[in-house]
Amino acid sequence: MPTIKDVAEKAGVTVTTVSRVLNNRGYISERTRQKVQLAMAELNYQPNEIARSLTRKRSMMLGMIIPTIAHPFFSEMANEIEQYASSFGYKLLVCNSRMEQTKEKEYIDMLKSNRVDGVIMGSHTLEVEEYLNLNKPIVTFDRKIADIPYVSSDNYQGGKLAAELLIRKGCRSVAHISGDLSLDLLSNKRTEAFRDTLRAHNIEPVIIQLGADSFDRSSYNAILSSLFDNHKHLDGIFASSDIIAMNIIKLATARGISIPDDLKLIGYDDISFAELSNPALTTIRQPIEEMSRLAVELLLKQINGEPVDKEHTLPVTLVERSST
Amino acid sequence: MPTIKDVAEKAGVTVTTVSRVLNNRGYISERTRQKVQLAMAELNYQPNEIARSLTRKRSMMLGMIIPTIAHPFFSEMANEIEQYASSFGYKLLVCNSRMEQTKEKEYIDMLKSNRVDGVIMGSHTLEVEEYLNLNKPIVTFDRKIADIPYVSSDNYQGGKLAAELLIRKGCRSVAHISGDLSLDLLSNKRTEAFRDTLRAHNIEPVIIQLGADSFDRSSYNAILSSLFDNHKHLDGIFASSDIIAMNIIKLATARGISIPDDLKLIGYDDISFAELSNPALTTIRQPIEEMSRLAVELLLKQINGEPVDKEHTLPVTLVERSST
DNA sequence: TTCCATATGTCAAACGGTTGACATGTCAAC
DNA sequence: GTTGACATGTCAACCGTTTGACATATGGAA
Repeated sequence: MPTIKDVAEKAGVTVTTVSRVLNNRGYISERTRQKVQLAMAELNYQPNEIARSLTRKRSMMLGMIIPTIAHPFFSEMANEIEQYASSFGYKLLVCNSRMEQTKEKEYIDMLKSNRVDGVIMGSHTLEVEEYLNLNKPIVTFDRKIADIPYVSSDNYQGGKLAAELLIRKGCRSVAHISGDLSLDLLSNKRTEAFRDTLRAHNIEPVIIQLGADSFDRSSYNAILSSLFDNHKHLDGIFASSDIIAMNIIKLATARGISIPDDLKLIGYDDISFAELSNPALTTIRQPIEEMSRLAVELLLKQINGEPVDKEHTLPVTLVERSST
Repeated sequence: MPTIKDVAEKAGVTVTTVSRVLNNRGYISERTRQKVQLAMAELNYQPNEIARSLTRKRSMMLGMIIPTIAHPFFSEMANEIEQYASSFGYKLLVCNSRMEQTKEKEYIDMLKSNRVDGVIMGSHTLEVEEYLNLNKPIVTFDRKIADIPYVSSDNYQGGKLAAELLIRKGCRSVAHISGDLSLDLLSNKRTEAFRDTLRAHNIEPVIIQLGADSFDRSSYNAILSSLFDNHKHLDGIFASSDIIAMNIIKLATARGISIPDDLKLIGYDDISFAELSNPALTTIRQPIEEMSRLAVELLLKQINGEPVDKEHTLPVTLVERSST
């Protein structure tokens, strides 16, 4: 691969001059600039970003640690984040933690070693200090960790909207499938709000927790089956993700339970599949695009030494389709 | 951040010695090794991978260019690839080309500048030379480009299986929704096989092409609607992806067409949503995990200078569910 | 004529590691 | 007492680029 030296020789100038045109600094005449650019083109020169990163102490890379990119919520998010970050010249390193502590720790160290300029955390299985001594700009999704800025949807409002809709639809026997409540996630507020709101109407919801593997779809069936077995006359379910809701549709259908006639169902996220499901899924929409962009912006601001607010709760909206 | 020098000082040895324990080369006594490791732990030292990359001329990074990670096929693939690559110490840089030529070109240049050790191409909008003068190990999905090794599913077999199933089910008026056939993709063979097989049974399928934006789901509706408008008594459809098939389910349901009673429907890919759709989707399964691993293996072999076969066509399987 | 903005060059350190060449020292085995 | 494996050190070049300090030259404006 040609180096800046090769370009300099070819153009008959010094590396300093080439570096000047490369970085647009100092004085450069139009004639020289063109000579240099010609040489670069002829050699098919690509500046070595690794060397640049080393001197500049900026890698122009962001890391993103999530449970798994195979989950549509995260893949849609990653898509937005990559797209937006790349418009500022940043690249994205994707890491699937599988919600395993060791993996998450390894990835954090790896990102540190690779001197990424900032990290987006969508997986949180570790202790606070692990994140803090990353000692780099971080943005968190759905978890409040010390002073780290976070982005989340208005989970409480989401749970409330779901409960209100089910009440309005006349449901009396209601269940909620939550994620792992032992993880200190802001999404637990969905559960909290859902319960609060129902209780205010004298309804006590059944709460089912999906375990630590709540992003592993294979474990859903058994849990959901026993829910149906143990609670024969459920007439409303609020699932804490659209994927879970779609699993419920499948199981309910298999059992001859008609949605929405016998059972009203509400999801959460509004991934693009929600409207493709059959019946189309009523859900609480998280503004994925805004959340993603905001996360990138918060990261870039921190990188540039600008101050940022810590708490960012974006509004959710109820999207009524055919499952309620 | 502490450097190798700091570690050396703290441990009372030279950087050479630290480097030796870091890289496990030369003679090192257990005592010294522990002293050094202690110093590293105390300083919370993380070797600067950027500097390492520079000297070693190996970045331990792979690039992956795909239309969009928001598409489940690619996100499931990326998940496997990242997971598998990371087990060999490689990191993954994800790039969404949106099937735009300029973006794809930019990403290729970017990956080159960042000296990734290899590239996985799942997006192909450019001319052959652009890929060739990347001058790095590449593996391609579903496209044969000069001598670049590729991985694909047995597209021809897939199209054949789909056609045979529809015939077996007694379909006579059949349509196929294909991707953009003008792109030189191996997946076009699905269409070819489907047509060949049907013709052998004296059925001429309607072929509908989704445009260049075939990964953009928003454009599906209009095209599919007009298909239904123009061909009232279709009794079988083979869609070239599960997502398209799910859109068809939605439209058909809205029009009161019952699947599978009035219309048999087959998808392609077997993304994890296929079984969640309602009715559960009959589809041609691509072995995503094997394909992903194979792609990584082919890349690593090339990186290590080992020879690799060029053509890798993995078997597909017909997964019959409830849509046929 | 003087001055200064413009244009380019020379030189070398720095970024944080890796690596090879070579020196030196210890200790056990033969 | 010699040999050789083991252990560590010293020194310096190198990876490709950036950057600052400084020198020099040109040409137009004051």
